[in-house]
Amino acid sequence: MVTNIDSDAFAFCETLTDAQDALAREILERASAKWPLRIMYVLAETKGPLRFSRLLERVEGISQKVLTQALRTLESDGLVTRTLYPQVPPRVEYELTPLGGELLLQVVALWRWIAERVPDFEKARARSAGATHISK
Amino acid sequence: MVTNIDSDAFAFCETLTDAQDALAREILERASAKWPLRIMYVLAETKGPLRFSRLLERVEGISQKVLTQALRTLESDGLVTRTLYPQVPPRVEYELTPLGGELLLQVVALWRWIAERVPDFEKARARSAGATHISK
DNA sequence: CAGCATCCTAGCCGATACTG
DNA sequence: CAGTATCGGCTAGGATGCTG
Repeated sequence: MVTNIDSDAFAFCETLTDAQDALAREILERASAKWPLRIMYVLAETKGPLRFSRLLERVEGISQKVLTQALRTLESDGLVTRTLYPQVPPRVEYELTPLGGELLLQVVALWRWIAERVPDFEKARARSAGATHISK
Repeated sequence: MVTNIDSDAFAFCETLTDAQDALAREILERASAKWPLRIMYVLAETKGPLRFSRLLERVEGISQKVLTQALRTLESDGLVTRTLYPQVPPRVEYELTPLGGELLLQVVALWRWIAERVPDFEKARARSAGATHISK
């Protein structure tokens, strides 16, 4: 029942310092989270800069507060740029960085892998609604 | 400044129903989250079944309650199996399913990709601690 | 327009105590 | 041993109002 996993598949984890490992896990978790992923996705679709209010419209269901917070985090992680045009009224544009675009591609690859197996996950859900596994 | 993203990279998203898309996003988010990932990681390292109490020891810092919850979710997602041996005292063993093992491999691939770019993220962090981007 | 500040609530999570 | 049950702190996040 054990999947045949190459024992070297996890070797890279050991080569990181604790701080680096923590950072990598953080980025992984954040980039897969609901709002950051949707935001990066919208920015990638647009293939160009997007104003704050456009993002607020296109990232469906997000509140202004959460959008602001998420963008700040994405910015400090180097995944998006924030450009302020000092006008009245002000204009602020957000855009994916190259690093952000590449990361998104990687996350989307995983997303797609999962999406292709959605039937498997649906089956698992249905099955687990039933029995308790008992052995002797 | 726009990363050159193949416009078909996201095509698969459109082929899913809303429910399937939601499920895929859920699995993605959960599998990348802190505790589920650590748990699957420990189970994969072990290459075999592991008792509840062993998991509690090896998944460092997790509480008994959260471990239980996470395992229930992993089980209902079809990523781990829970096998009860009706003894006194009871014995319960958890093990990665093939689907769980494969998913973990995919997540670890992404994790590794990020880990290799940790210096980039560190640089971004350092840079963002400084300036506001202003254009005219 | 692009936010910040405030209030408020649901849910996460740790700690502790109890049970089959 | 492998949980369930309960309390309590903390935080993510919505709603609303205000400002440069």
